[in-house]
Amino acid sequence: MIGLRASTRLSAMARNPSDTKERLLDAFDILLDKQGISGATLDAVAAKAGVSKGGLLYHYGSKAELIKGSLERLDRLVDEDVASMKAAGDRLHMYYLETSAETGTPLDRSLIAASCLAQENDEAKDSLRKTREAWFDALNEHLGDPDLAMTVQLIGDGMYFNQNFSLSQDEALKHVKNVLARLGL
Amino acid sequence: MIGLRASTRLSAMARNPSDTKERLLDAFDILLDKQGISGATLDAVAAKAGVSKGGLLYHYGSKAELIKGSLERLDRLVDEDVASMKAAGDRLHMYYLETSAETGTPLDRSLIAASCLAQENDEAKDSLRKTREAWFDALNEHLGDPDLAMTVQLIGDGMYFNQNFSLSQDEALKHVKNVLARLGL
DNA sequence: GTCTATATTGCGATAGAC
DNA sequence: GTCTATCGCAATATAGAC
Repeated sequence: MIGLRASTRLSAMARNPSDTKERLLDAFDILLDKQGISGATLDAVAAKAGVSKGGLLYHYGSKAELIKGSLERLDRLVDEDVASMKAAGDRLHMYYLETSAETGTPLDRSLIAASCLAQENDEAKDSLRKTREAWFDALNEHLGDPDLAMTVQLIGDGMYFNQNFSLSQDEALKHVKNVLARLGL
Repeated sequence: MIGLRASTRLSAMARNPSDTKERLLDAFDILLDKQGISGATLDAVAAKAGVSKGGLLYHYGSKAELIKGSLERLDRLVDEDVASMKAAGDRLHMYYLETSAETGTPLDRSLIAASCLAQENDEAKDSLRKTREAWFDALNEHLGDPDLAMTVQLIGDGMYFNQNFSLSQDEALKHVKNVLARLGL
């Protein structure tokens, strides 16, 4: 058992929920999503991950380091997402909008956590800015039309933003697809 | 002077920056916008409004009451905004998108403050939900097409959401207008 | 690697003077 | 209506045992 974990490569460890550091990031992101910044205290994060506060602080020496860990994981997940978009070929923009409406995925949780942090953390703002740029570039390269690319991205942003406030995102997606059809998309 | 303020009607007082309660709400909203929830402490709000913490707590007996005051003001501003939309006649949807890109207005500040609070306050979430419903109803009644109404609203939401992350909103608005033209709007 | 203290700071809220 | 002083509490972070 110990030998197995010792030989596990980093790329695999990054997704292993039995890894304490990863479990701490999961707990942090989930608490940010569900209870906001003031709910994501070190005590609460540690408890949710099943360790003590001291245990948490062994892995992440400060709250700033915990935030940094969360944002670095977001960067990795976005890289993977852009690769998935490109793998969708002709349907790249549809894949983008459909996954904008998706909830509960690791990327979604990471994104909500980051936009929560962005409220008072400039590094989180930077991460989100870079994420947006990567998505726009992929959309623009695919559609060959900055007007369409930006409009599709804004619609996706709107769907993401309104997860908390609107009716089902499936409903919203249906309306949007009807309009995109009129644009030949 | 005292006689003047004593005879001031409520509707006027609500906008009078020399009124302490209104100044406190301004300070609260601005601090929420610029520094997030944890920056909008009672001490900071009081200082920005030019009173002491005790002075603040005379007008708003708790932080919960301060939040309530901010959300109630948002409701009033949204009512006025919907009236302005309807006054725009044929250009209702354009007015909506153009003002979605606007920053620095009282409504804009109130909205950002509420979406900041919504992160961990259910009443703020409700206020934003009601706001969205009022806007959708106005758009849908004007356009006579739920698909278009929802798409326009999502684009507006996206523009609002991305104030912090994207290039100028004027640029975004230009792209969007090009696409709307293709839809006969 | 994980735990239990404990030090320290900063916030919300109360009390009472002016 | 506004102020200062103070209490109580919760959050970050440290120290040191196991």
